[in-house]
Amino acid sequence: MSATSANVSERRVQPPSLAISTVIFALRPSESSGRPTLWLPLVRRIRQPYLGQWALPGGPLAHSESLQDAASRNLLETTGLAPRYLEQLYAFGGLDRSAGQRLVSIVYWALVQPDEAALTRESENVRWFRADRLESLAFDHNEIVKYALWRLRNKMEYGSIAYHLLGERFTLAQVREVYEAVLDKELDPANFRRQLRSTPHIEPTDEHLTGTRHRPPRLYRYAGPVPDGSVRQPLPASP
Amino acid sequence: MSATSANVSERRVQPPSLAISTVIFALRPSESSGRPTLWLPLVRRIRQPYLGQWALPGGPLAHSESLQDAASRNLLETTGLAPRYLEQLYAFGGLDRSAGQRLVSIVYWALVQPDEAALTRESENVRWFRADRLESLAFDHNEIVKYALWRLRNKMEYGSIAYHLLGERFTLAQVREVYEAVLDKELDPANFRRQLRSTPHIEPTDEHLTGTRHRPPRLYRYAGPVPDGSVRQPLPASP
DNA sequence: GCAAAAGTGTTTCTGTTACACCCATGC
DNA sequence: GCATGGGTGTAACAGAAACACTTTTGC
Repeated sequence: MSATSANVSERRVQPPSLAISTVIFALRPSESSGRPTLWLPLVRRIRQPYLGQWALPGGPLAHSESLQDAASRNLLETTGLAPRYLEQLYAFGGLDRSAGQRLVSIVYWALVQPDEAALTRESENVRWFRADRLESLAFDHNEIVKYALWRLRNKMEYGSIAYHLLGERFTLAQVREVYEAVLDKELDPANFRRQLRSTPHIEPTDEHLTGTRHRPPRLYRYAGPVPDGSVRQPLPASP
Repeated sequence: MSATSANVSERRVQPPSLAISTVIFALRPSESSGRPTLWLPLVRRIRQPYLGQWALPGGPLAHSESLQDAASRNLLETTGLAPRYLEQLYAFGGLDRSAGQRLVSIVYWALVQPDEAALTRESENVRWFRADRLESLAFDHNEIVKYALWRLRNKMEYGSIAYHLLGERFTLAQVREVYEAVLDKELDPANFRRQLRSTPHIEPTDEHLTGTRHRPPRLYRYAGPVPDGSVRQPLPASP
């Protein structure tokens, strides 16, 4: 410890740089099965380190914005996305996560609905990837995504999270498909229906989805609070 | 916002300063009832801002240490404590949390056992306080403690957290008292016992506690993993 | 009519709650 | 013996899981 602190005080004290990044999840139909699966947008690094590799969207923290505002702004600038659901994930500050200088990242995670996801400004340097089939990403971003997935599954098990991945109107079967995709297990349609119906904030509408080749299912909508808006206090509410 | 950003770009761009703080919980008998209650150590500010007010122990992040190591080191230096249970709580980065310069705090929370808590180097500037009767603290530290308490309660409800507040050996009634103190409600001794016995990592010993004026209760011990050691990877394990 | 998924009903199972009761020790 | 909390037993209750069955559409 004495050697370390001596070292630090000798060197000019440049503080660790602080960045904000975000893991964004959305549903897209799998190319193979057509069933909904989790996807996330990544941006290609246009500078060192990790030049050319894919990374989570992010950037530095500006002076006049809160952490969450920084995440929002950065997302909008780099990908065009403005998620309605945005929440802090974790602060990563390992010593060897960036080649060269010391980097601390405060990471947020977001859920976007199909209409929001459609606004992505995709390009050579911005693309959606399947969350379960990622190549090797810049920094420790593979680890971060893995952790975000774990948190998503956890929150799904008892929370009204799934709605933030669906559109304004949805069938109960669609909700079930989301659960099945994220938790990766099949659920009994009858029991699932009953459980959902007994939770608050989930209201039936008079509309039905047509065009299926079977009985038209009723459409529902989510009327609950958004746990974490885009502009908010740092303290998360209880779930 | 335009006034602010103009202001910022005129000024020399000094990045927000980054600090690590920790909320430490331990059990102490209440002065009034004698029943165990939650306490936490605070340190008195010896510089501006908030000079003289009580605050969470913390300090800057050194270059050669991870976030968690920084929390550990700082705790040891300021209070003499070396918690075996230490976990990241949240990153606080609101604009107005510090008078003067912009401050981002990555906050950890810790649980210490009685033997660890006894090693506190108490002084004029380091003291234990009841968690539910705090005066006005420096910065937004009241809010932070409130959030830490919420997290503690949440984790208690289904986790093997309580053991980290107790010593090596304990009776089931002691565990129940911890739950009652933290959750602030009475629990049926019989049912509580059964539930605990059915969870893993909780082993009976052959010893009994004597000196009570009733039947000597059996002593148990916790044989499970420490969810987050003092030296660890940034990724928390699943609970 | 047939296929397919929506939607309902019902039984079983499992874990929780409430509470009666016995046990072992100090005084 | 009596008070006190340790420790066990058990019936009642509540919610989850399993699964049979009816309904409504497209073709």
